Amino acid sequence: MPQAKTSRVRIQDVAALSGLSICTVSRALRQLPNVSAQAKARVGDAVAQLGYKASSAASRLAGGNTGSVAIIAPTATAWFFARAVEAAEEVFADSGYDTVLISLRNRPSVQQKLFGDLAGLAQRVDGVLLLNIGLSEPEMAALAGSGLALASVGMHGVPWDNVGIDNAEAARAATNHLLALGHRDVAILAGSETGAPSLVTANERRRGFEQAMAGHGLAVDPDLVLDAGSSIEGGRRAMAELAENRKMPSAIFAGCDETAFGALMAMREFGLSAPENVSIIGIDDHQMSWFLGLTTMAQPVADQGAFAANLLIERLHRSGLPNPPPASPPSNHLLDTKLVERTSTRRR
Amino acid sequence: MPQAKTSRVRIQDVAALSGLSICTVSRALRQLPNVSAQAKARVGDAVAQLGYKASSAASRLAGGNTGSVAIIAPTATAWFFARAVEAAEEVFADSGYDTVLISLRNRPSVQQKLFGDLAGLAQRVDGVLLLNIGLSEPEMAALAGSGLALASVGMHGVPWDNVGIDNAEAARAATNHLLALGHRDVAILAGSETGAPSLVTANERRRGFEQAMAGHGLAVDPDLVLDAGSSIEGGRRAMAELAENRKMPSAIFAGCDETAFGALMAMREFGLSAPENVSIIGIDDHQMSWFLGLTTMAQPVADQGAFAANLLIERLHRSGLPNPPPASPPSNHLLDTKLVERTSTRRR
DNA sequence: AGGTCGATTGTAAGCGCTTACAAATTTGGC
DNA sequence: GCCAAATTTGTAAGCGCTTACAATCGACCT
Repeated sequence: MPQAKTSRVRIQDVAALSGLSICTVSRALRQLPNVSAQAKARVGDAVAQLGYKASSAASRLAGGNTGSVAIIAPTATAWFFARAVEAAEEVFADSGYDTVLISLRNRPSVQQKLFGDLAGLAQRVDGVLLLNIGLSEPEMAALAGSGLALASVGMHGVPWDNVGIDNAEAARAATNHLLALGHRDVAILAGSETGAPSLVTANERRRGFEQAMAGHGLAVDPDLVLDAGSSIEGGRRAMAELAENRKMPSAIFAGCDETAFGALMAMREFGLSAPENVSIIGIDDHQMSWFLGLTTMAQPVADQGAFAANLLIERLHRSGLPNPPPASPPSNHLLDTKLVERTSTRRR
Repeated sequence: MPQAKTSRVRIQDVAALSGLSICTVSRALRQLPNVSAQAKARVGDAVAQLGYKASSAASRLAGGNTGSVAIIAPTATAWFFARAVEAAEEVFADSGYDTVLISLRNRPSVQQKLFGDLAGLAQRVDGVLLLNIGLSEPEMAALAGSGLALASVGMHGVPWDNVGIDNAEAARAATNHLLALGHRDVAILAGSETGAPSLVTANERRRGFEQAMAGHGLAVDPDLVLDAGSSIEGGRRAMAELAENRKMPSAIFAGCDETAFGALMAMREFGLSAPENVSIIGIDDHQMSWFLGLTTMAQPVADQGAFAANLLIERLHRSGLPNPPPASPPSNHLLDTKLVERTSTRRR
């Protein structure tokens, strides 16, 4: 059992016990080259015996690493982000990093403030994991030049490692599912373009929808194209609009499950239901979707978070080396989505 | 605009610009006494002009504060915790603190490891906010003696500030609602005792239920008392047990909304529905509850997180002073719950 | 006017670690 | 076997901040 109380175990104590100099211990601890196997072993023993752990503050101050990384999310409450954050946190914790959570709370002012002092952030963490953050060009450049290790989930065209899904493909598959069931009047309830170059998820999903329709020689009816954002409320409003002022489609492709929830809710208010009156499919496989019987394209959320976290850790380790090898080019990984058929869709 | 790049603005630069010594600047910065108003003003100007921000690492190393606090949650994905975390994070961010997220991932081993090195934690953060953590006596003592500022949400009998709701009262009110609607055969689907002295939420809710029943001169039917944990799956299993092996009650009190969701799900599988066959009420007012028409006792989750965070910040500020005033005794704040009537309950 | 006390400010010694750079040790080639 | 090169280890100077403790500076008494 590591002793705890009595002041602090310092690197000097390890040095004394192992009969080596502080410097050698420091190097051994950080796996730097030019340390004999014997020295490494001695240091290892001493560390175990003393229960030594380096002071992150001291280490940071002296030019080393902070031992923590930040996760930046648009909000921490949404299902997607909560899951991704937890998965990433697990990876970070297992690698010995503290996770600093920064929620933008969907507020541009918070984001502005954060990017206004990136240097400050860089001082407190070694790396940053971005979750679906819409970045302006200057922000992207500032990040890339901040010296921070970077990785992201669900972003595009960014100069760092990214993990996501093929949104167009998922939308195409979802729409094709509807089409294969014989539906022809298909509505789309999805988000609209955000403008941020790094975040085009909604756009890609729209495109996938259009491609699938075109692939079946079908025209997209403008009356059946609604902007529903990606919230429950948005889905509800869009569905109400459809029922009240437009026309009822035979099936609906919802940009994400939460939008579909809202649509289902609105349906109920109009005395409609799925799949009796309309079929509906979403994207996500939200925790509640199986409960509501929503057919959806499942995306691996925790996997995306964990994968991106691992990529970040790798970069961190590489840049921790004395002669940082030439940085490998940013990679972009697309994880698979999968159709999960439930009861909200049926043959026309 | 604060300049950023060119190396770092150090306290020494501020001292030079303001014509004071480093030491005085340091004191002025931390609002310590014995600094003339003039000096304070000069320092203020210089700081603004230079865009100075203290290095948390250096400050920490020298014996100051880390400028960050940890939030420890059983899991980050559950609705309750995600919301509480975000609310707390906002308070911390606004107070200039970084938020380190630590999820126990519902795994005892993670908790053990964390408490095995509290000294390490104490080195990286100034305070800790605990969210519904079940603590053993030794763990509680270790925390209390760690020197960390502490606050919690939903814990009981702890020697630090706590914020929560009156669980017994909420359960009583929920049950009384059912009783007032004329129901007499009321089942309870709730969690069971966890054993951890700091966490007795489920127990208190059971007690409230029993009190309400007794208040109406009703005996609790053992056949209608089920352990459902606090998960969707638990609620589903409990409801299935009720339908298959026990008897159908006229109404159900679910210990939390997620349990109620599971029960509703199971009902559907058995061709039942609420409120047609049984009325059902939960506690929480989960995001999806309005969607499902679940009547529930709403509890202010974000408020609890924010409130507790503020209490922590206060302690932090007080303990930051040179002659820490005698610590005020731990306070316990109970926030109000409110009945939200929806469609899942009706007169018998 | 000399002396004292309290308020303010300055000096300097670290906090625990990293990192040039120098010293010591080993390896290898001829 | 002897010297240069390579490898391993040690020395010492900070990193930017806090904090005793010492030094100043007035105001206030006698």
